[in-house]
Amino acid sequence: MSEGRAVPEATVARLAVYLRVLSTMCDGGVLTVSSEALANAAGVNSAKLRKDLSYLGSIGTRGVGYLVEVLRERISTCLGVSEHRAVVLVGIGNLGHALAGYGGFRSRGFRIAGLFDADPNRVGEDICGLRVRGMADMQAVVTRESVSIGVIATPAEAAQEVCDRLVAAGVTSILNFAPAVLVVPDNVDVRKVDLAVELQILSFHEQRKAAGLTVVL
Amino acid sequence: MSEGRAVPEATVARLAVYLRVLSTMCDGGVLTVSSEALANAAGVNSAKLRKDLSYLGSIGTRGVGYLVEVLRERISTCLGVSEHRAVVLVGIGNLGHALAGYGGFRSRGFRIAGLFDADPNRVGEDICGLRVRGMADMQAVVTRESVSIGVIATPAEAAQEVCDRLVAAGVTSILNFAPAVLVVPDNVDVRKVDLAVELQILSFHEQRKAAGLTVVL
DNA sequence: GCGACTTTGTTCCTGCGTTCACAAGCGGCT
DNA sequence: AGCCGCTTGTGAACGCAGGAACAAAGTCGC
Repeated sequence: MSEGRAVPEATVARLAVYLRVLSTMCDGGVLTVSSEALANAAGVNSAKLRKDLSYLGSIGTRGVGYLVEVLRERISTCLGVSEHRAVVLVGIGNLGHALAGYGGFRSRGFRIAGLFDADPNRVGEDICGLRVRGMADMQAVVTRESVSIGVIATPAEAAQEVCDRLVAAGVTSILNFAPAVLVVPDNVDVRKVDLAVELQILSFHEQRKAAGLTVVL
Repeated sequence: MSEGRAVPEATVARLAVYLRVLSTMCDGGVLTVSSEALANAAGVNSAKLRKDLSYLGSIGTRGVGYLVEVLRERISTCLGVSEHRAVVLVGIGNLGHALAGYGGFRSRGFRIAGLFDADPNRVGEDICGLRVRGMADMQAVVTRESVSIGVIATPAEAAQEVCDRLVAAGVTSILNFAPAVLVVPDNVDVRKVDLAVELQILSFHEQRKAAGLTVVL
C-alpha cells in the first residue's frame, strides 16, 4: 500500500473534500494538522480519514500530524489537478451560464477552455471573458487545448447527441447535468448531477419524519 | 417487506431516477413496462431494480410487468412528492439565479415558495415571477407556506449563518451548494452538492487512465 | 381447462466500505 | 539519554449494497 494503489471510489470523493479544507488552512497559515482536526473540518470520522490518506502512501508524522502543504500537494497530484486541467462546457442556458461564471472551478484546479451552444443566437456572446462558440468548433478546441473533460448543461433531449460529439472529439470524462441517461463507450467516465433527484431524496426523509410524528401523535 | 419498510439510502436515490423515467413514459402513452425495460432506461441492472421496487411492497404483475401509472404514483408517494413540496432558495448569485429559473423543480414535485438574499440591492428583484426578499422575511414565509426544505446557494462564508437561520425558521432538510461543511442539529438532514468535487473525481480517473497509458507505452 | 412461457419477488452469496481498537513510531521533557 | 504522551497507520470484525440464480405466480394460446 506504499504507492497510490487502487484508491476506492468513496475515498476519492472525500480526498477532494480534504483538499478544499487543506487549501483553506494553507491560506490561513496553518502548518500542521492532526487527523482529528482535519476530520472535524471535513465532517468525517478520523479513522476514516487516516485510512483514506493511507492509500496515498501516507506522509504523516506520529505524535504530530500532517504537514498541510505536503498533504495538499500529495492529494492534488493524486487527483490530477496539480496543473490546471482543461474542461469544455456545452449548453449555455440558465445553468450553463452560472457554471461558466463559477469561480470555484479555477480556484480548484480547472480551466474552462471553451463554451459551446447549438443556438446560433447565443454564439458570439461574451461570458466572463469567454466567447460562446458554435458546435462546429468543438473538435478543434478539444484537440488544441488537450481537453479531457466535458460538462453537459443542455436540455435532456440534446444531451445524448452532445455527449456523442464530445466523445468523438476526444473527451474521456463527462459531467452531466441533464436529466438523461447517457450511453458511452467503456473508456469514457460519466458522472451525473441531478438537482431534482437531490431534492427528492431530502423529500423522502421529510416524508419519513412526518410519518414518524403521525405515529407519535 | 410488505409496507414501505426501511428503504436503503442507495435505493431512494434510484427511485428518484425511476420516477423521472416513468414520467417520461407516462407522457409517451406507455401503459406497462417490464423490469428489464425500465432498468435499461434508467441505466441500472434489472435485478437491482426489482429489489428496489420490492421495498415499496411491489405492485408488479408476473408475466406482464408494472403498470406505469400505478408505479409512478407509488414512488411519488414514497418520496413524498405526490403533492408539490415547498422549498426556499437562499443566495441569488450566479448559481441561485439559475436554480430559481430551473423548470425541473416544478415538474418533479417542488414549488419555490421564496427567494432570499442578504444583499439589499438584490431584494425586490424579479426572477421568473418571484420577488427576491430580505432575510428578515424568511421566518414568516417558512411558517406560512409550511416549507420543509431549504436550498443554500450562497458563498461558503455565509453558508453556516444562513443554515442556522433556516433551521431556526423550521426547515428540517437542507440542500447545500456552498463549499462548506454545515453543522446542524440531529433532526436536520443535509445533502451537499459540490461541483468542483465532481470534476475532481473525474480528474482522478483521467489521471489513472493517463498513468495506465504511460505504462503501456 | 391445461400447459408452456414470461416476468416478478426473493434468497443466497460475494465484495466493498466503515468502524473499532491497538501496536508502532516520533517528539518533547526531565 | 531515557521515558511519557500523543498521533499515525493498520488489522480484524461488522454491516450494507450488488449480482446471480431460482421458485412462485400470472397470462396467453390451444
